[in-house]
Amino acid sequence: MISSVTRLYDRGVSSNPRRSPQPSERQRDPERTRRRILEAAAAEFAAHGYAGARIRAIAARAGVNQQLVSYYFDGKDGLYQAMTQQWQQRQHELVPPGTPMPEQIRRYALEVLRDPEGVRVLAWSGLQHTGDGPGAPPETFEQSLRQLRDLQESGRLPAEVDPACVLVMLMSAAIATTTLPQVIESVCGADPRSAEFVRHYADQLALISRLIGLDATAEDPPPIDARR
Amino acid sequence: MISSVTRLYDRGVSSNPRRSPQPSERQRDPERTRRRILEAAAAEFAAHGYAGARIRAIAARAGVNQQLVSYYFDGKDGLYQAMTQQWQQRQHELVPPGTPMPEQIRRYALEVLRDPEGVRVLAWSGLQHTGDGPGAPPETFEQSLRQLRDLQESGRLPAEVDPACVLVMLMSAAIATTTLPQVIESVCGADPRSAEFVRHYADQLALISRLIGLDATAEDPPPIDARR
DNA sequence: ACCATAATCAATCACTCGATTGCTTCTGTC
DNA sequence: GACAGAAGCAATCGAGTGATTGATTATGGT
Repeated sequence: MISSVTRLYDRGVSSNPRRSPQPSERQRDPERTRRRILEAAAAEFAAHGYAGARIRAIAARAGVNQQLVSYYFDGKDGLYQAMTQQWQQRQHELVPPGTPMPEQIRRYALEVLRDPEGVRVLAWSGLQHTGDGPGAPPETFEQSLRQLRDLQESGRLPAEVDPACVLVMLMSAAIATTTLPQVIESVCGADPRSAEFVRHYADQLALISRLIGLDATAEDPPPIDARR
Repeated sequence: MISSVTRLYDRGVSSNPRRSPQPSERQRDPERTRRRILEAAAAEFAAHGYAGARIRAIAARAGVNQQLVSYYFDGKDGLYQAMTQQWQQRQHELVPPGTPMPEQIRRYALEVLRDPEGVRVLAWSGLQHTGDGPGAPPETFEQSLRQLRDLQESGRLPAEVDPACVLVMLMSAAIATTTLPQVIESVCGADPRSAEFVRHYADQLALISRLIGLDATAEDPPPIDARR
């Protein structure tokens, strides 16, 4: 908590002129070390949350000295922030624009197979959320929200429905295999981590969203003529 | 972890013959102490999860000596188990049988107003879930699941829908105000903790479940005649 | 070759954690 | 009132916790 280590935190990609031809064989490689620590941090924080994560475990998993965590990220807190920040950047290129909502939601539910740690971090951050943090970047879901609003305007969605709430429901339902594994085991009698169940669940989620009336993109011709 | 303190764990409601007429004024009241510790534990574990909870904080909140936690519950782990066990017992009388699904789901979403700590404990337990624990007691959702199956048999729900998955989706969506507050802040621009938004969200959830076709109980006459 | 510095490490720091110990005080029974 | 046992408490213990220190080694520029 005492911020006495302030040096060297603004490193990023330093302007290195003429880097060595074989950086993979170097004994010392700051970028590689940073990356390894970040990867280990993602695994550890995803598995145990912030309070349950151990710096020693992260360093051991990364194969580096424990002190390097403070050296590169200014302690546990800085490492956590750097990890979440990096993860949020990756999330931006998740679904291509114009994807129909049921398929979009299906991919969200399948994301746990591609990046289970990322989904778990999202879930942890929700429970750890205090209200003053940055939360999720607004532009992440802006496109999906706009799409739902368009669907409503075209008459596919009843006027009394709040598109923002629908998006939240679908997002929450999409990560249920991560947030409610114990309920899934009990209700479905299946392994919520297995790829088989995750795919089945994603298909079901797409099916349900089609039942609500979320099929077709806004670009498609509306089912009936615009009412006015 | 070392289970050397094994005495006194099986107290429960001891068979006290002729208890004092005014136990509320006694300086020593084991039942009251036990209850206070359990209440404080629920608050602490709900706020910070197991790893983030502090025995000192629980004892301070309960207004008792820290050692009494080990005395009554055999340490942090025993206290956590006793707390979750007590909470699960309370959950059994949540919704009266025969309640239509949309209303049932609406009440689940509103539960966060009645017992926010309980919902948070459920959410924490999901992320902490390792797969070997007891999970949720099966009979908790059995009634709702049966109701969904009946709806499907009566033709209100398409045959390709998996009722168990639908129940999981609805459960997960119902606790979104607890699990994804940061997303709600971003997408809805509202305070996910406020009673106003929670009620709005619960109404929306009931609305959506009606859109899927979950209105009416199984006891109601089916909309069309049974197909066979 | 030399040097300044970035990168890495071992050692250990101050502190917090949950648990334990040994004692004191209250309570019900006779 | 005396006694036995339950209930409660202060003190402290050992095992971690994250952070810090100070030295060592590799690296790139000149």
